[in-house]
Amino acid sequence: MTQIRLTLPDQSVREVPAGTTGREVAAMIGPGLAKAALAARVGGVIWDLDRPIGEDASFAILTDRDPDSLELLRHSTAHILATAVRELFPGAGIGFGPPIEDGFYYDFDVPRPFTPEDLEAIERKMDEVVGRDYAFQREVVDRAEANRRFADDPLKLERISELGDDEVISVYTDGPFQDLCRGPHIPSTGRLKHFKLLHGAGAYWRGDERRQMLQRIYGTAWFKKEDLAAYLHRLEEARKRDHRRLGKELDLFVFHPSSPGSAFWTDRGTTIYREVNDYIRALQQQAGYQEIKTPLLYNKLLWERSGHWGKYRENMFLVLDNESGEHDFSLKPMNCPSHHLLFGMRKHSYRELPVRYATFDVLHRNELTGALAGLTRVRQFQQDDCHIYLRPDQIAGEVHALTQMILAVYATFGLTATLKFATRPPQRIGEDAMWDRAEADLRAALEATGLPYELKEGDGAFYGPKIDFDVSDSIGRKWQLGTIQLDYAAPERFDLGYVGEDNAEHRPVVIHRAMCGSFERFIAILIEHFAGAFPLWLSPEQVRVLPVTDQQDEAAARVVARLRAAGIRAALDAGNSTLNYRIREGEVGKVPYMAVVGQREADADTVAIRVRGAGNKQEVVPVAEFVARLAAQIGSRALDA
RNA sequence: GCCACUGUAGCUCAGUCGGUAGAGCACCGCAUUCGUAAUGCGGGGGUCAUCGGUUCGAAUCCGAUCAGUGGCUCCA
Repeated sequence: MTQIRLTLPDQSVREVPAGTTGREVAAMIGPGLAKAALAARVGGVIWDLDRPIGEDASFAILTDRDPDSLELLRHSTAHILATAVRELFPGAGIGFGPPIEDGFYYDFDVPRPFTPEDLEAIERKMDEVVGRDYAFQREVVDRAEANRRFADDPLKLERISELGDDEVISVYTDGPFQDLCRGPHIPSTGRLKHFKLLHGAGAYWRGDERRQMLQRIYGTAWFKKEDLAAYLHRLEEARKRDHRRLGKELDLFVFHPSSPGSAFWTDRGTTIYREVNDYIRALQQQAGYQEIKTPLLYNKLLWERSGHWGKYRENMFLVLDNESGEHDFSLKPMNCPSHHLLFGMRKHSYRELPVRYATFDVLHRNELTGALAGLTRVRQFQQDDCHIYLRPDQIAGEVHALTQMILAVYATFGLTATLKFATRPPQRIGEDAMWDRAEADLRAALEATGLPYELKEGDGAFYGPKIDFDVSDSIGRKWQLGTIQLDYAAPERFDLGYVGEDNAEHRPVVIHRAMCGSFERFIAILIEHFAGAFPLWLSPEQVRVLPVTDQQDEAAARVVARLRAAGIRAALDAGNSTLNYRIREGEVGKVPYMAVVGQREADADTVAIRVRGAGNKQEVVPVAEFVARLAAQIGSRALDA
């Protein structure tokens, strides 16, 4: 019998007969490892434990400590889910069931949606399947055999028909259930210990709204009980800091059925909105941007020229023109066309470039009703939108400055960003030479930041390459926020030009740039990121002054007046409730500072400061010092309150 | 838009078998004058999302509409 050589992770080599399985190798190494083994990594690829190994390779055993094992577990859990569903709903068609971040899902073709009671019953049935400890068995079959086995399931047949002739068709069986699957899987269903089904949802077959609606079940699975508990706890935490909930609790914004998808901002919410806006405005003013305002309403002349009328009309709010009786006008869904119009309305010299138009105008997009969600998907919003018109030789310098500015903005909010560089897509306009230069310029600017970035080949816009900024918040969720896009198409479409040194007309390049993107969505992210406990400069109410008894009402009112005179948002809480009660209200309301004024403080012109979240570690300081300290903290937009 | 679920006081939520609506918080009043996370007592507040149907009778059952929530390829 031929021997093969397996190189273990410690670089030692083990000779075994060809055809030995991962399980057998694990047993040779040690009984403990054999017991813990979930799969084998053969030549870098994860294999089922019982799959025979035919040639020399690197070899490692996967246990529950291996990060890749979770994916394995979750995919197998999806199969166990399908096994249970097939027992309870014998005719169910089987869609896709991949592992996803933190869990898995599986899509089923069933005559009616799953109810919460169904999910409970399925979960109990899964417990049974786990108890029976079925082995996951892999078989390789030919196309005819695959078609025969899944003859009763059109979804699987469709998938089989798409497989190339050179692809291996494998089938996995656990007990009564078999599934077309690439694998690999855990050795048996009994290895699953800690899982939970989370919710059902409708999902189109292959994500295509023209195809039938399948019923998806989402779930999660973990190796350790504590991990499952921690995950469920994390879900609960995320729910607690949901901006829709906090927006209501902290009185920041509301929605009304009369204008679905558009927020009503209260005074407190508007304060946050304005602070974010003022901050961006100040940065842009320092960097030489021109803030402009352009109309909200345009007739279709503009939209035909920009191309929106053909491609984007379904997302635009059309407005009836009384004279023509036609819906020839639309609220603008984007700022770019109007900026190009303004730029094009007079001559520009090469000397004045780059021209940087910034705006905070209101935009409207007619999103599908089902897509609306809190502040993250709205129909009316404002952006920190900017279009920069420049000469090609200015691209590198400008992109460098933009990248620095965007990262500085995120740092101010305590957000960290990762960068993605997206290059020319297959469908594009412009010559290769233009793309060569554009990509080189963008990449050079990116390299100059010294930041790591991910290359997304072919993911650019059809009109130019771009840099996208993915931001992580305090609980590790990712949001795509900023973008820098080079655009060579718009200047052509809008026939933009500038007069060069040679006294001839030249085409500028346009850069589209957003940092926060939609303020609505950005503020939603901030609310969840800070869990409503905003840094001082963003807090709607920065200081709440509490007199101990009504004997100190006047002294407290004087403190409020002094704070306000220094531009600090201060409020007096002199209700007839107890001091304890008012302090609790301040803490629950996440006010960064409470300043208590009792007789001692009133006499000494001091306040007793209580910092949000710091308990009763109070500090007594002169009012003047308190004012100066807060003013400095606000002025620097410090992160901690 | 499509599938499912939800809609009861400002907020969070009870409401049994179809028999005429309730709690806590918030709000208002009175008392309390309080030193770092909820003082006590009393009071006002609801077209049970809207419209229609079934019924002697509907928050409850049925239908439609409106709105919200979870989803709608992280590819066997």
